[in-house]
Amino acid sequence: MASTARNRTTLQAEQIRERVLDTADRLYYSRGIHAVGMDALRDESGVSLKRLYQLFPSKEALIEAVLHRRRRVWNRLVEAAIATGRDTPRDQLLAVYDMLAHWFDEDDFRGCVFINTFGELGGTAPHIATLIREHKASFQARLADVVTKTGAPATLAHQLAILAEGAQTTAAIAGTNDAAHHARAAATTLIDTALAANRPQATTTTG
Amino acid sequence: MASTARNRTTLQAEQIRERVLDTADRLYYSRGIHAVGMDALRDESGVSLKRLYQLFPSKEALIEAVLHRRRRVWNRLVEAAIATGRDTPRDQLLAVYDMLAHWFDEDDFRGCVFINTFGELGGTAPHIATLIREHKASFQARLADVVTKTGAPATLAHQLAILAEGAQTTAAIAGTNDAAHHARAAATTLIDTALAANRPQATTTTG
DNA sequence: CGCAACTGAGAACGAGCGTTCTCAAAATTG
DNA sequence: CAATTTTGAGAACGCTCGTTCTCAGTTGCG
Repeated sequence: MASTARNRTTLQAEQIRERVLDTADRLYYSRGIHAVGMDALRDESGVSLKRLYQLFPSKEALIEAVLHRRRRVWNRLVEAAIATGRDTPRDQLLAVYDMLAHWFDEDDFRGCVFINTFGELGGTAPHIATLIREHKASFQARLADVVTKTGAPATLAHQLAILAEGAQTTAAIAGTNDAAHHARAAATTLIDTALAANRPQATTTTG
Repeated sequence: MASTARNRTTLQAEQIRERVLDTADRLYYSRGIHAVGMDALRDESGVSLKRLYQLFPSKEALIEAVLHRRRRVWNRLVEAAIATGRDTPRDQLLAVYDMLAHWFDEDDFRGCVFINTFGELGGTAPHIATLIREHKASFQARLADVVTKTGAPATLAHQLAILAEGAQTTAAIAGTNDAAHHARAAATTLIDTALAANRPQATTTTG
């Protein structure tokens, strides 16, 4: 039982898997999915086709793995943003749009992977469409958690999610991160209006 | 100069061109662009490949023609919506979201063609990316026109545009038209807040 | 040491892509 | 009517796709 050797090969396999996912994510994101063949993936990752198909039984499986990883990354970003919002759930919600602004500034930003993939594959790959739908639903649910803590009605969460989605596509197409700031300003108005409406005995501020 | 015959053939050519565009639009929209080959276009439109290439010198030219037509259709819908808004520019802005709600209800609704196409081709076809960028910019400019008439600051137009974009992708992925109503409610809040903030002493100038 | 199993890199496969070509039928012209 | 041009439908081309196969080299094990 060469356990050391086995551990080493297993570790290597995991590293190679990560390298493949890195490469696939980068190429799919920058060029679109159909435009990136398995050959290009082999060339850019340095992993042979046979190995690729050992790790992922099909291109669709690889796409799903890439999306799953992006989902984890996205969830981490959202949680980090929420953690940044210091005290109030209001700040936590607004921190999400600050996170978006930073993301939009990245050089290779080209919109939301899930939206892009839905546009390209949503009509022909139901399994992937479902995965994307679930991802977006879970983001809305997470927003709803925080919204609930503010005491505002749940409909605010849907509005805030729409702002986030719109900011992503607008920023991607326009090539600027202005949309993040516009979305943040809109979110501020929506949140404060909802909070004011929900506290009838409180004096409406904004003098 | 058989002018009658020439007119007839010209007319027929235009009808055939429209048929090709109809088919291309439908197939591209429902399946994505890369997934639809010229053969599929020939089969579904009944127009031979030679004729297709007479009408459009390349697939990219056909894609651009489809996008141009969608842009005209979109502009007509927006203008019709604005015309529906009875008196005030506020109503005109909100009517855009009613238009969206109707659109989302269509059976084959699968999001915004421009957003979908940008995700699929934006990274590799700069000419198409530019066309999409210009389309979105012109929509924002149109909203800004109406926003200006309300007397609200121009930043409101960006916020409303982001809501519209977010509603389109959200509705497409979720498969419901709820997003249109959430976006409309959010738009109402944003507009009325902007108007209230902008009218401490103002006389409304609408005649 | 010798044999069986496994690995790697890349060739190869069938299918589908965008595009062009063939060639018989139709239309046009003197 | 005969010669010429224009058209149509689809076969064909070269390429790339996702996937599988080949086969020389390496490893594991009695």
